[in-house]
Amino acid sequence: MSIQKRRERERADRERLIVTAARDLAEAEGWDAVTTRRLAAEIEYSQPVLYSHFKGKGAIMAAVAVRGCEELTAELRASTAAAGGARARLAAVGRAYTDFGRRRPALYDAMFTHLVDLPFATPEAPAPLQEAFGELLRAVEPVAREGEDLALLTETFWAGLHGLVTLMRSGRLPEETHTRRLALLIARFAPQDGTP
Amino acid sequence: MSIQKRRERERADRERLIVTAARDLAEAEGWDAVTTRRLAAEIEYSQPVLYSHFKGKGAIMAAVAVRGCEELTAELRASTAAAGGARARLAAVGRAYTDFGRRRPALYDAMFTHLVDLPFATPEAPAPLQEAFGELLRAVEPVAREGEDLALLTETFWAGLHGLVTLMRSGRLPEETHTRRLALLIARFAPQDGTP
DNA sequence: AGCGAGAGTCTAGCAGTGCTAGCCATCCTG
DNA sequence: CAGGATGGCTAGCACTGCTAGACTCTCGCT
Repeated sequence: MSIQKRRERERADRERLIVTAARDLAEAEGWDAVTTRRLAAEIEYSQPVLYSHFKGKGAIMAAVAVRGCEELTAELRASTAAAGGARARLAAVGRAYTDFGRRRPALYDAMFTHLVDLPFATPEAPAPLQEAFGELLRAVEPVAREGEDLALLTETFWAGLHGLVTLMRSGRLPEETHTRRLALLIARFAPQDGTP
Repeated sequence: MSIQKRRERERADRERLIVTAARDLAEAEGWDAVTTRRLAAEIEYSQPVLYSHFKGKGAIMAAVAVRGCEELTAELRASTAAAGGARARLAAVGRAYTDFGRRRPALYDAMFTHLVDLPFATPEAPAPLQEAFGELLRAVEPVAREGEDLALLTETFWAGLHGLVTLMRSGRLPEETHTRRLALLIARFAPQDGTP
């Protein structure tokens, strides 16, 4: 009875350990460095243990991605808290989002670039994921116009941010001018200075 | 003398063969299917021949990307030719761009997603690449406002399109509503119906 | 207390990857 | 027609994700 519980608890602990190790390793040296052997060594278990917890490397990345969403949500939420006015809030959330993408590239890739079999734009999407989107949505809502679908508008704004992050990160856009591009995006989504 | 020329010509032919085979294979079965062995078999040479032409697989993908830019440029140019009015032109180029990304996913990834060591936002960028950007720039130019940097605005618009394509392609955004998201993006960059 | 059963972990290996060293044949030059 | 350089091939390295099968250690029951 209690032994069973302890076992499950230890198992859950180890699963968390795997996800944490994968995330740390990816952030330190990139996802290419996260091999199953390396990861196994990191957690001080043998390779097959990973497969008793996850279906494969992709599933581990998905787990990292879900946890990354929680961090992103927290940062987006914190950014809008201190911002007054519709435009300022949109700018704040945009800055927080792109900062996250630049500061945590490996985490960001797991969440939004790499192919991981996570349901996204459906009700079955993991809760942390929906919450992150919800934070964006709350910031976009005040600048939506008559007749515009709020969810679709948020998705479009999100795409803009995502494009900025990925193109910059892959060297297609210069880092130095990022702030000005972000300002242009904000200006197009929240035209004049909104209500204070 | 002439023998030298024939040799160089044959070599160039084979190099084109490699790039074409890589592109076709990638478009047919995705980049994961493009292994050096498979590619070598496709061109009916042994593996090491690939490395006498290119530094590695990345360089082959880069070559495919450059050629892809030529195709993209052509499609963007064709799309704007038949469109009258600033907004219609922007919408046309946006549609052409995203259509390209959806119809040629492997080509698109080589160009804008995968890490290939190509200089991008510098004067040393390959000509086809600069031309493709130039086509976008021509479409954005009429909707730029006073004091806005045209190049930066084009980059921002590009990021929006790129985000739409990649998020949709990786299953983060539903395909069905793509047209409406694109319309929202266009509406934000070219607010009212422009001059006819 | 001691034994059978089963859960859990490890070693070893498979099929595949990108890439390269070194041999061999082929063709051009003197 | 011999000699040499060019160029392609075979074979192999170190690595990847993933898995089969043996092994050990713990638990529950008589």
